[in-house]
Amino acid sequence: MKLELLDDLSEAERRALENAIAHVRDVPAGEDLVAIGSRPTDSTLLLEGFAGRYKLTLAGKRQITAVHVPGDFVDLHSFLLKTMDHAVLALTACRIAGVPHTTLRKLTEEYPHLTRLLWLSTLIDGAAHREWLVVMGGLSAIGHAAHLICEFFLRLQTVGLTDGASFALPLTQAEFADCLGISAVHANRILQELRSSGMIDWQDDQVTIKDWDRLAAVGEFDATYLHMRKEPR
Amino acid sequence: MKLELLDDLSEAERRALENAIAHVRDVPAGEDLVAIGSRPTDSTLLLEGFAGRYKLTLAGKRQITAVHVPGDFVDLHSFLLKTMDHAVLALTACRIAGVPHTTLRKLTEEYPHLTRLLWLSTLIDGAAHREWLVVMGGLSAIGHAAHLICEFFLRLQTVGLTDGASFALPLTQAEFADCLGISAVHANRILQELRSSGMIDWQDDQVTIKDWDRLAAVGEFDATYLHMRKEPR
DNA sequence: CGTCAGATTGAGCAGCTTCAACGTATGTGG
DNA sequence: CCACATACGTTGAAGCTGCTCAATCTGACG
Repeated sequence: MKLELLDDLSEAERRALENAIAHVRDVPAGEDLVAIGSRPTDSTLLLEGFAGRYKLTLAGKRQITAVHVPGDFVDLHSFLLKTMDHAVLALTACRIAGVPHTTLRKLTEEYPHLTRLLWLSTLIDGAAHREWLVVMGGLSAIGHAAHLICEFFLRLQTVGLTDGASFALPLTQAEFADCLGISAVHANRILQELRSSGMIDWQDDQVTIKDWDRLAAVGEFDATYLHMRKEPR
Repeated sequence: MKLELLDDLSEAERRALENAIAHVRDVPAGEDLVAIGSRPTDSTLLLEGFAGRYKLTLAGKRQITAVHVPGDFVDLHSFLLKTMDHAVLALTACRIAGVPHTTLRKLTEEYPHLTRLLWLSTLIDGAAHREWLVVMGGLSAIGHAAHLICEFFLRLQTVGLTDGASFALPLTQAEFADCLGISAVHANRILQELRSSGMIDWQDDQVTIKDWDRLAAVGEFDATYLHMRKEPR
């Protein structure tokens, strides 16, 4: 479990978490895992595949506010927020596990330390949202793109989905653009710039970071906000 | 306490919360309540005044990621995140209360329901961050500005700081611009447009919403993300 | 009366958008 | 196996949004 990257779990806590998983389901790419406005009775753990949270504007523009990788609890917040204020989309085919809110509630009654770690995982999501805001508001599109690629790399690395400086990133340029809040056309030009300047390679689904230092500098990337550190919580 | 707007508290819970407050302090406008990179031992409850979370880019641009009003727990997340990934600024003179993390920890051990409500309050912060992302990426500057004014109105209304359709908003145009991620010059022109089209009035610190429907339409405002509803959690 | 913070205005420029077309790979039905 | 459809990436051109720089205005305050 990913929570163990943040703090040690006791045997009992680990068992309780494993037992919390009620049912596993496969969802094809392009389908919503969770609909906006719904009131889920379960929270969704992403076992395999990539998912994105998004919301549409009236003009039909889709803003992706977070991308989730295997191991992420994509809508743990619905346990307490009750109503979904955004949707969650399967960016690729996904295998997901449902965790009933009634079970989560029992966990919070019996396992305070585990509760703090679950809480923490939602706080890390929030920290990423803040970082996206800073980068979206303060950097140019190319800086923003560089930042996002750095983030993807580190997050995939912690779950063992990188191979050296390479990783599979199954996002179309249009989806990538929707993360940045720019048009697909502009995203395309930005990516060409990052490639031609030798910072990255991106062919099909394979991204390779050829010059981390320069990429991180362009994206003003500082990993503090990912809070990837094990300490007592 | 503001948490009671989300769910009922028991007598014991209310008392426990009141006892959690260790020390009250006044901070002048313009000073940081919490520094970026610091590792606070206390979390900060805002009793009076306005505060903003922000982060600077290397180019010196300041992006404000959240504005807090009286009653908000401005850095409750530092209880579990440990390291501040952004700073918190006193936008006006503020009266703040410190709540030691050791006390919060005890609360999580003894009061599961109260813990869920504290957790929820950080989730609502996160929901606002996501909404800001959607609006920043998907709307024009004028829509974004309209949205933010709608948000301020509702949040101030719930803490009784509105007077009819008017409220005090002690932000300079430069600070407002830093919330939107645009230049102060452009923010000025946007606000002139909102005024001249009869949607709002903004003189000195006093904002009056003259046409809520039109303002909400321009800002595509839907209050769901504020989760201002009392229900069992 | 001078100073200072904040608001306002103008002009020229850069970044990003839209529209529209075209290339290329993959898949599908006849 | 070919014809066609579809999804994704790429390119060009024209236009708008928001930026920067720089000046001016206003009111508050010492």
